[in-house]
Amino acid sequence: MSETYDPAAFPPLAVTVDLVLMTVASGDLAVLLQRRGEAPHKGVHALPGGFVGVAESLDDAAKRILADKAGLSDAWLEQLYSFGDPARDPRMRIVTIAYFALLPADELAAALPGRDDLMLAPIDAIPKLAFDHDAIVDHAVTRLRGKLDYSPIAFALLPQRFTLRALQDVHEAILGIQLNKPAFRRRMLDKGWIEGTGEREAGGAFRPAELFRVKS
Amino acid sequence: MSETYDPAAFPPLAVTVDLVLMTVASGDLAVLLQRRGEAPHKGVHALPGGFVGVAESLDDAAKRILADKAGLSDAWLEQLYSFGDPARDPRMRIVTIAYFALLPADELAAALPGRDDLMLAPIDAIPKLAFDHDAIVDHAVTRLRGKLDYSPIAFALLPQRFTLRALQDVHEAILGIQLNKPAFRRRMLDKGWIEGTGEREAGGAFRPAELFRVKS
DNA sequence: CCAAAAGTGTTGGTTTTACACCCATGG
DNA sequence: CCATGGGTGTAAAACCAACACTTTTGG
Repeated sequence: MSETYDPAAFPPLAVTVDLVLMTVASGDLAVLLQRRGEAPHKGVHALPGGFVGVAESLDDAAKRILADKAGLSDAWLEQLYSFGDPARDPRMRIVTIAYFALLPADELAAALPGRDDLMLAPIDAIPKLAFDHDAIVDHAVTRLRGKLDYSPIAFALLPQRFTLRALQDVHEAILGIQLNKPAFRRRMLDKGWIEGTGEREAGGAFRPAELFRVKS
Repeated sequence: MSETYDPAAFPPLAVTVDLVLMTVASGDLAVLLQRRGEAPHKGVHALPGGFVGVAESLDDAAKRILADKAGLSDAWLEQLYSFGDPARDPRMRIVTIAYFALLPADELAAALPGRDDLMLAPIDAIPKLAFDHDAIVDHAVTRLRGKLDYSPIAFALLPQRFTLRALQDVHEAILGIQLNKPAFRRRMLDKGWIEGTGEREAGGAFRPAELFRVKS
């Protein structure tokens, strides 16, 4: 920090925020991609992102980009990692702060109609992405899997009221493995994150499951 | 990513790397601080840091800054978190990518003589720091504690050959609690990270402990 | 009363913790 | 042969996973 602070002395360098917006839809963990409308990588899928404003914090930039795509909402949003390889963008030096966001499938689905550029890709069938976005998605999936059982992160993928079965489905989709029902049930209840509402699931055939909610 | 890429269009914005270099010295987890030689916060302690070069990756910048302070070495180095509040630096907009580094106490001690600006502060007695560096240090300590038992991170604080007692001392200093000896011993051996060398500690009174090393 | 899924009790195995003990060395 | 810390055996406790069973609903 011994350098001077003459603004003109700084080489052109930009900071962006890229968003790994994930959801669990029809049993699969999926990520939101946006087809690029211009060079480089025109027509190739990439993560949604944008420049950080001069008077905007990194978190605020991530929230703004999320709102652009999915109509704000109260998504889970957390900083993931920063990528700054000098060659990651062919045009100029761009450092990107990657964020990852989680949204229930229905809320995300509501934002998709009329947006031909947006697409939801299952994690096992992601096309080749622009820039280093493949690596960013890998980081996000690893982080999500790693935090799943010590953090109440999965609830961000469910509606406010949910059954334990639905919670287990989300966990299984994220981890890609089957889980034991009684063990899962007890683990979740023991963690103290959720409480029963006394209400029951409606509309199903067979015995209705109790609806739970996250404790406040 | 729909903006243009005219370099002149970018507001002055800088990217720095700040380093939380930690070690365990005489039973305490400590962090390396540098007294600032100029405004703002002149004379106040801050984390060592520097600007990211135009053709330099973030990791390379962190390595360079580490080498400036501690004579490169093979320290553990990992990206921590990025801080970009618009008001975090009064002079201009600076986004910083924080890294944390671990070094054995003796290697770090070798770099201190003759550097009046550098100081090693125990984690429980850190002076008020410049900018938002307090928050950065908090992040680093939390990360270190969290990773301690699922990652071979503690070995970066020990010499190549070490006793199990020394390893336990490092864990206790980081966590700030006492650990049970037999349980700790077995946990460490079960993880499969280390192996005995057959050699014994020299110079001590009483029974000499076996020296272990990290498996390759 | 049957099918299907919700929810629970019980068992058995694994892991972790704590305590006590034995071992090795220098003085 | 004593003091001290290194190292290990054992038993109690806690934890976890699997299975089987009971419960509840719609048809």
